Amino acid sequence: MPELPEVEVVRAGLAPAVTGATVLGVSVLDERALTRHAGSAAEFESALTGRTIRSAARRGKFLWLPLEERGGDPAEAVVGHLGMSGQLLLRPPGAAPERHERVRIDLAHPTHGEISVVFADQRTFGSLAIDELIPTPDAAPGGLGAAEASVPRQVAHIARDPLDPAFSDTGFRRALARKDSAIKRVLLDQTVVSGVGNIYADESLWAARIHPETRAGDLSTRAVNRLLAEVRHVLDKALAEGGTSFDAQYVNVNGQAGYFAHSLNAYGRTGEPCPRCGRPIVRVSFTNRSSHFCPHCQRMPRPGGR
DNA sequence: TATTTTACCTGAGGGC
DNA sequence: TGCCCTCAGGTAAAAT
Repeated sequence: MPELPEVEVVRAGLAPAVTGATVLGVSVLDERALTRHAGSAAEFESALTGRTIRSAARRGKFLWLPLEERGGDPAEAVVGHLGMSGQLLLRPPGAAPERHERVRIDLAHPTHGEISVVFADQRTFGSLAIDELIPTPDAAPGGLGAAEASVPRQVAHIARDPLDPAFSDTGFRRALARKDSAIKRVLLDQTVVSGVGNIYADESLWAARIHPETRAGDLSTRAVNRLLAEVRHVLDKALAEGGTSFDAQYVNVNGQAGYFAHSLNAYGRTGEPCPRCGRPIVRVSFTNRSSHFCPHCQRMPRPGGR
């Protein structure tokens, strides 16, 4: 399940291969991969063909490839989201079709020669689109890997992620203080903080010893700071280990799995001993999905307390 | 307005 | 062997 570290691994893998490359051709095999694209598949193919890619950028779980514009900054980008099972793979030209291949983009790189970017996606929650780039309100680069202070229109409502140098810790604290919802829900709200999904939300809350159902607005400043530090720590560590892979659904651009699944403390460890206190990790249902936590280490604040 | 729920989708795995 | 059910979950739209 690609969250920030997984998408960053993909972005970093893509960047050297696509930066400066020109699109030779595009094949859309399944139009469901273009659900976020305004036009038809044919329009997507023709709009992209012949364009040159300037860089590979990312904010949260969205990544985009700004397209060179004659005599100015890029005005458009190819925007990608991996959804739950999307993969972006680098393949030699003419490579056999991948299982669940949806879109193939053939590139010519000035020094590396020809290569194909293959978008494969089992559950079709992921998508590609061509979208307009709009200026960022804070005039900072749109995301990691972005040279320009612009962001695709469909990504503009997404908050910066905690690894973004322009992320505002103060803004995050203010946003939490205003929230009535459970902290877990707020962590998953991409308009508050981006890049955190179910796995890293559970891991960060476990590390910060915060019960997932704690009302966000009830958290002390100290607790919020601890949580933010743990979010960053968990994301950094997962990134260093190449991301979390449970199955074949998440892989880097070369099709290789990540190792962070071996480092999980709470997520998916139902019934296993908490690495901190030894008591069993529990799993509770949470809006169509699951929360994993240690009921001993992660206590709900006492009613009326604080 | 703010928050919560639902639809989207496919494959793996369990129960019978 | 095969059928049915549940689960995985990010996002956006719909509902409350």
